[in-house]
Amino acid sequence: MSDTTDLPANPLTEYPGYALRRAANAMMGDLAARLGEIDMRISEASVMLLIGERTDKTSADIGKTLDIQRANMVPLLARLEMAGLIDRVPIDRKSQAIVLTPTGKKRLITVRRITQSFEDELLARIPIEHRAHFLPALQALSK
Amino acid sequence: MSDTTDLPANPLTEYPGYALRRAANAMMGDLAARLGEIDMRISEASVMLLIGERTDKTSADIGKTLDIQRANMVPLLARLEMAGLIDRVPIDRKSQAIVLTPTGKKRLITVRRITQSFEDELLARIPIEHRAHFLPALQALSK
DNA sequence: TATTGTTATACTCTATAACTATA
DNA sequence: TATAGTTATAGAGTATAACAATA
Repeated sequence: MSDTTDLPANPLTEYPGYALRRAANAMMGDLAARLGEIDMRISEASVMLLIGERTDKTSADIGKTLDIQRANMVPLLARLEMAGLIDRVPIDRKSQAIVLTPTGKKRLITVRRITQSFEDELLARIPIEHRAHFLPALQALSK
Repeated sequence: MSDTTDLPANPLTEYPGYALRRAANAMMGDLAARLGEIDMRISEASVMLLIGERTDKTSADIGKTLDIQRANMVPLLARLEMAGLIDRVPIDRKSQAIVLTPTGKKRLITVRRITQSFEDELLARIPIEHRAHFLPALQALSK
């Protein structure tokens, strides 16, 4: 007997593309649960982390950087604004810079703590001999 | 000048978790487009590939193997049945085995061709020195 | 003319709760 | 009691088309 749960074997896990999809689903489920405890979504956290590092970014800028459509930025930023985490500072009569409020800056500290733990634990799950190869391999697939 | 398009730099791409999400999105977008040409979704293709290798599987079995909820298998199998690709063979009055129809077997050949090209091209994009490490690293994250 | 922000809409994948019938 | 199949529903991410106002 090799297993107690007797889960059916999945031959598709030998395919890198399928394994990529599966690993991403598992990891993003984990991260979503962690961020859910502070009522934050993954996409929202990524926006918080980005505007925490680089200021004077418009909604369109953020979207281009994170690969989020302009149209999808609208409800995302609306929710962050509703939660009092971001504010909009007019640049001209067409554009507005998205900035963190004082509350947003405090929340960002928590977001950084959660995501850093997540990233550390993710890396720790990868066998040491494969670890250094992981990020470069992924980066090669995103462009 | 380092770039012509002048895309804003994304500091988050240094995080393995974020890079995983991004790579999976990019790759699954690509695969979805390829499968879309034969009006097939990624989840449907994964079911086709699985029942092409192992027969006498019920809907619940397939779901357990592929990590798809029982409830979500219903519309998925309904669409494959509607397309004439699968058939249901009663096991008892409660369970049914999901099997490929002759049309389904022909379609599976196309699905295999598409997914194999996709997998080959995915691997080819990863620099040779990282390539062999990719699958083991991903597999370590899925359990 | 191109871009910003927006509205509306739709699709895919995923998730949970609850029901019926059968093992 | 547990499992199979199902219905209904919801959330999250992503995608496109189109519009008004402004650069």
